[in-house]
Order: sequence, then structure tokens, then C-alpha cells
Amino acid sequence: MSQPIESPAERRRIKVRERILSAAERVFAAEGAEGLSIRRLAQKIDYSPAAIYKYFGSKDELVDELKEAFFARLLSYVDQMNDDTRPYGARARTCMAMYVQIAAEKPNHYAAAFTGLAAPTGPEDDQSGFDESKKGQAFNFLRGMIEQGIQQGHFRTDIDANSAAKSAWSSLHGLALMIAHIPQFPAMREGMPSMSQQKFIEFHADLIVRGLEGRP
Amino acid sequence: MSQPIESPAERRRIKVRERILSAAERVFAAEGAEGLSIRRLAQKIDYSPAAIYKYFGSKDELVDELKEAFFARLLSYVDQMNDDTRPYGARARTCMAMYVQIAAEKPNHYAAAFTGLAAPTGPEDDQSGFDESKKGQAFNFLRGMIEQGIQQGHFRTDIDANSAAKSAWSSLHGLALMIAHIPQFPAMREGMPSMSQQKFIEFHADLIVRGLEGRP
DNA sequence: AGAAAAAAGTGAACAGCGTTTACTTTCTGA
DNA sequence: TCAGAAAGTAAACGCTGTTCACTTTTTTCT
Repeated sequence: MSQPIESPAERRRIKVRERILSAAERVFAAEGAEGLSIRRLAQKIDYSPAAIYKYFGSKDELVDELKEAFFARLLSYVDQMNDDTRPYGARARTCMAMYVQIAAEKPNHYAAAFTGLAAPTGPEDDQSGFDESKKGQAFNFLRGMIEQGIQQGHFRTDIDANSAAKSAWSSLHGLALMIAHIPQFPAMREGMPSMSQQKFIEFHADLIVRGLEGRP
Repeated sequence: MSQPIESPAERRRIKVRERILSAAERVFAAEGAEGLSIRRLAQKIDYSPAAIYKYFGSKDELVDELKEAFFARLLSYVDQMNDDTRPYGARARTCMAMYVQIAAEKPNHYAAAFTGLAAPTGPEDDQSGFDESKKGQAFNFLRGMIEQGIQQGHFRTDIDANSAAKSAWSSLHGLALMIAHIPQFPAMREGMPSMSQQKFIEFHADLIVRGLEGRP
């Protein structure tokens, strides 16, 4: 597409850039944003710390790229579950469950994608590029799906898709972060028997869908 | 209760301790855990940085105290909404909404109470003191409430209260963090009209409760 | 080919962080 | 009053992200 020619210099540059990113990816997945330091990273790829700044403007920019790539993968997996041949309810449940599933596989990525974007300084034009971000696309996907559910009569017709999608998204988000932050969620206690994580995610998705359904 | 006598020395010590805590509280509420530094804090109360360590073992211990105090307040407010004279459904919805409401008032406190407790080192005995923590008490409150809903026939009887409570808690948690992390949630877009935050919280709580209700 | 310009890479420093250590000052209790 | 405990501190350690002046390598142009 937008790749006319690649000079050897450009190729080398891209290769180094990806060496940095892949080293960062490993550390970040294992230890999160705080565990990832420019100096450690530089040492790992045998460069000086300052060299990193020839490829990334700041640590935040570097980490943002990891987060965005992760969310693109999440979105792709969820999208693959959107198989039109299956009944609507099952399909919606599966997509929702997949969202949490992928988030749970890379808890540091998922959690970091949401923390640290609250505007500390004044008002500003906040949600500027939301729709373009992968997060925005994930939300729009969910809204579209719920819109369809309302139109097809699976869901209540007295709610608007936007609010319903925000609510459902929040609920999925919550479970994803519970899993990310609380060590063995949803187990938590040793004594009593508990669902497997997989089963619990499906249970949660089911409750969300039930909340949106009308009463027969 | 456990306050036999207070020597002048003890009184002075407590006073200094609370000067530290209240200065920390202000900074923390405004800028979160990263914005709060021991050095800034020391400067604010006109002490040397090292002095803080005569009162708190570490920055984490200090911040933990802020978080725990906040969660105690949250729990107390939620508990106050648990008015037995009102119908069960409305009462449950109000408690849930209150949980998010309080969390939204101190987003940094709420978010910090969950981040940074994932066990980075080995297995360990994780959820050791969960039931004793204010977070644990909040969860137990919610579970008790849902147990009651099941027993009284408001909720489906084919689910167990524990799982239902974890799911509902996750959903509340998710909305609280959406509000904490995304600048003007649930507005997000300027164009179309959007519910007020208050209304949206109630809407969310309603969907959670509906998910738990049986079909009439 | 050789000179000039651009890009890649670096060592050292700056300012900040949490925390510890050795030290001085202040207060308390017998 | 005087020893010992407690409160408070300056200075340092090792860490962080980032910048700047500088050298080395590579590309580009005549």
C-alpha cells in the first residue's frame, strides 16, 4: 500500500525499531510499564539508552505502540468470533467473552491501555481521536452489535444502543481488570469450589446479555 | 475503645502523622500516586524527606492508608443506602449506584486501590487477608445482598450468590474505572446527546439487576 | 573519487525519584 | 540532672526518563 520502495537504510532502521519493540514487548508483558525501563531495554539490545530516542520520542510513545498493537490484536480476535451464521445471542456472548479472554492473556497491556490517559491538565479537547483509536473501534464494534440486537428484537427497544454499549463495555472492562489486578480472580478463596476463569467469563457475558434482553 | 491514655508525646506524634496524611490526601486526590512524591510531601509540611520514614515504613504504606480509608468511606456510604424498608429491587439498585458514585468522586483513590496489588513475584499465599480488607468487606456486602435477592425470589435461583456477586462487582468496578480513566465518560462524543453521569450510573445498575432477575 | 551533509550512536550530565545511613537535636522519665 | 529514647536531618546510593554535545558511520552530491 504505502510502501513505494525501501532503501537499505530504511530497512535497517525498521529492523532496529522492531528489535526495540520486541524486546520491550517481552519485558512489558511480564512486568508492566513500571518494570520496563529505557536503560534495561537499551542494555538488552546492546545500545546506549540515548539511542532509543532516535527511534521513539519518549517511553510513553514506545509503550503506546505496544498498547495499540495489542488492542488491534484484541479487536481482530473479537471480530473473528462475529460469525453471522450463528444465532445472534450465542454470537454476542462469544464476542464479549473473547474480549475478556484476550485481555486476560495480556493483563499488563490491557490495564495500561486504560490507565494514564486521564487528562491531568485543564479541560482540553479530550476524546479527540477516540473513534480512530483501536479502543474506539472496539467500542464501535460492540455498539454496532448491540444496535443489531435491538433492531432484530433480541434486546429491549426502549434503550438506545449507545448507552447500552457503554454499559456492556464497562462490564466487560471491569471483569478484564479484575482478572488483571486480583491474583487468582475469580477464585479468590481457597475453600469453596469456584468456576474456572473461562466458565466465569462466559457466565459474566451471559448476565450482560440477559440484562439487555426484554422479558418474554 | 483502645485508647487508655495519651501522653503529650503520643498526641504530638499523632498530630504530625495526620498532618502528613492530610497533605498526602490532597496531592493524591488531585494527582494520583505518581504525582505524590515523598520529597514534595516533605516540603509541603516543612519536614525533611527522611522524617516521613519515622511515621511510615514506605510510600506504599502511606498510600495504602489513604486507599483503605477511602474504601471504608465508600463502604459506609453504600451501607447507609441499605434501607430495609424499601423494596428490594430499588434498594439493590441504589446501593450499586452509590458504589460507583463514591468511586467516581475520588477516581485516583479508587483506581489505585486495585492497581499495584497483582503478585509480581512467585505464587505466594495471595488472597490472604482479603475478607478483612475494606475491599473484601465491600464484596461480602454485595454477596449478602444478592444472596438475599435469590432467597426472596427476586433473582434467578439457578445461580450461586458468589459468582453472581463477583460478576456484579466486576460490572460496577468496570464503570467506576471507565469514569476514572476516560475523561468525560460516559459522554465521550460531543455531537449526540448523552445521559448525565448520574443517570448513566443508575442505568448501568439497572442493567446489572435485570441480568440477575428471572424471566417472569 | 572525494567532500559535504545527514543519520546513527554515544557518554555524560540534569533533575527527579524512594530509601538508608550516620549523625545531631530534642524531649522524656527516673 | 542525666542517660536513653525519640524526632529530625544532611548526604548519599542507586534508580528513573530525558537532553546535549560530541563522534562515528552512512548516504548523497558533484
